[in-house]
Amino acid sequence: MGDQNITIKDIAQKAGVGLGTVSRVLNNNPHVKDSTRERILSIISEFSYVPSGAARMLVSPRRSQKSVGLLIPRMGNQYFYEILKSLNEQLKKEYYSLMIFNTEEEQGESVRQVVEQGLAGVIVLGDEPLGAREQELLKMHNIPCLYIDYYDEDSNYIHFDNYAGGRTIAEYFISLHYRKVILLGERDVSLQQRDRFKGFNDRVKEEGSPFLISEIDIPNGEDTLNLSRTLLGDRKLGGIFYFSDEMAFGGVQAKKELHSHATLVGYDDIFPSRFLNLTTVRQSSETLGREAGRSILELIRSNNENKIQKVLEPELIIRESSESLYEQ
Amino acid sequence: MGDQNITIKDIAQKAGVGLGTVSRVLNNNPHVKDSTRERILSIISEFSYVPSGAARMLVSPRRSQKSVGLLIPRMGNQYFYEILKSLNEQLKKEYYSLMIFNTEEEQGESVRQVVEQGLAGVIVLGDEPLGAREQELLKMHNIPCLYIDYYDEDSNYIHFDNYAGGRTIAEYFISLHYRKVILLGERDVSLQQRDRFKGFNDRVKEEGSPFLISEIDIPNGEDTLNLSRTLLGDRKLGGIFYFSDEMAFGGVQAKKELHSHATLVGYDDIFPSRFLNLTTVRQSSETLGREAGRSILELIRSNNENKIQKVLEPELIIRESSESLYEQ
DNA sequence: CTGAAAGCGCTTACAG
DNA sequence: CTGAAAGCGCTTACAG
Repeated sequence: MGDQNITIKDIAQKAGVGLGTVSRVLNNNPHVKDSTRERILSIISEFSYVPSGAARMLVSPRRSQKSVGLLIPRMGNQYFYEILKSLNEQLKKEYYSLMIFNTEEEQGESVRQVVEQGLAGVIVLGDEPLGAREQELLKMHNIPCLYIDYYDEDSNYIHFDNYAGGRTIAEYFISLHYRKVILLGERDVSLQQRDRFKGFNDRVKEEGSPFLISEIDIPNGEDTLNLSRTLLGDRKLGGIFYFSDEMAFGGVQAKKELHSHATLVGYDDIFPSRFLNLTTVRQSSETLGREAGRSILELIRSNNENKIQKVLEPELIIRESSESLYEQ
Repeated sequence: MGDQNITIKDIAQKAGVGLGTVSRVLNNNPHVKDSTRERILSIISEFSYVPSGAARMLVSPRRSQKSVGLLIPRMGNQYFYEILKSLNEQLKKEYYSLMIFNTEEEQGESVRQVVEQGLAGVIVLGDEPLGAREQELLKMHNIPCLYIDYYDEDSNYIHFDNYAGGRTIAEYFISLHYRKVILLGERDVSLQQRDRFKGFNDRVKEEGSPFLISEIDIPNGEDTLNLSRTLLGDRKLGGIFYFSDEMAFGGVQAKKELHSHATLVGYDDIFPSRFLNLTTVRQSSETLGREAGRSILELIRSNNENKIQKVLEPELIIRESSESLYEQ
């Protein structure tokens, strides 16, 4: 049902004018007599005419799609979806929308689509850069690319300072006079993990006094509950620094069960964490999303001539995770 | 930098063939000599040529954009963003991507864009239908529309059965022999709230025996912590049924503070809730996203001739929120 | 203020 | 297997 095919020609005919005039009305060109404009407008509205985006794009590509591609790597990572919201709100202010691509292994196809559809820019989540071919493609078409989490000298990126975050946690443990701490990470070490743990270790080394650190890496996605139970059995353990809040959640439960006094610290401050009173490092997804939105818009506006490299400062959130909430 | 303007013509020229032949290669048309195909392919690759999506669309609209619009209402609602993930994964299986529009007040503009860009379908989140004009527009262009949360006889929709969920909670309270219960909802009553509370009330009425129910509606977005403190001061109170988990979180904290024994029940089972041991009704966002993805793809495949109306069954998750976790 | 014409980059019959 | 031509629905100078 419905003519899929009302075109500008039909509108022109019904209004008894030329194509150009209708087009002018469509584009708010002032050089149209008011009475003509109104007549055309009413016909457009009567027939619910919507001009073909494809044709418009084809003819004046400068007006590239007002939308930005977002490449989200494989499944997982709650954090990415938290970013989405503020990112989207930011883009909306300039009437851009977001086009989401799940990239499992092959970013190639997604980047191709970004190019083919003439998107205005692309944001890449995760700690891996695009492949050489993909970068080449974007460059040739002058489509700006912004990394979130990955970084290198030549790219546009924005991310939180993981190294500083790690240092802050070390600082905290030192202030508590702990001497025995475990770093619990993922087996498949990411850029983030490397930086966080490096920051931690560097700070501890500076301290000079003896400090026993063990690092344990478990398979990605594995539940930390059981391991945490075992670790917390050691009453001499000062605390555990989990690579992420998600990993820490199992620890929170184990601690509760065992009435342990160890200090658990996560990383990310995702939504649930405040309710679990988890001490953690906040990387406000709200800030990140907002800044990412602004950055990509700036890149687009500057026609990809600026370079954007922002490092945001994370913030240690000390909660009562080490306190007496569950015992007494 | 980079020629934005390598076209099929350039490729044809460099390969010494006609446009048609390049086009055939692009479209995997078998009627091309292998040697020719390979030559063209290598030139395409050498120049990183990507055909213009706009031109292709214009010329054969059947191949509508392989993407689906998602209209997300105003800010808020964590739940929507949880749906996103599984929805996206589902669409990806058929090489569709998702285009996200934040609609504050005006869905009009978003729908226009959906039409203008020739998206294959649209999913509308939230409990309000599109306006008449928007529905008309979609119908004229034969673009299928699927509601999540809203429903009416004539539309395609998918949602969880809120009425049944409300009943289940009533059932649970009855089994606990409670006689005094508060329903805590939002002032700006949604379809969901109406159905949940109606299910609850209906079930209680059937019970016959005296049951004291008060319903309190607070301004949307208001923190429930203080109110919960007050309510839980009443030691005769059996429990509180919060319209949503998010609302219940304040209650969980108040209960903890006051060492209350009241039973708190939320609704949604969003990610944090399991960690708070909140009893709640699960509406698996994973299931909903997946089913929504399947449904919209089916609508697209059937050329919008099927009608899809799915009601999913929620599930009561009894956790220890009423138990002795925090006391002893 | 307005119309007719050229052209955007592709695909699709139509001939060969 | 391949080329030349028409046409998709618009915008943009160019004349009037």
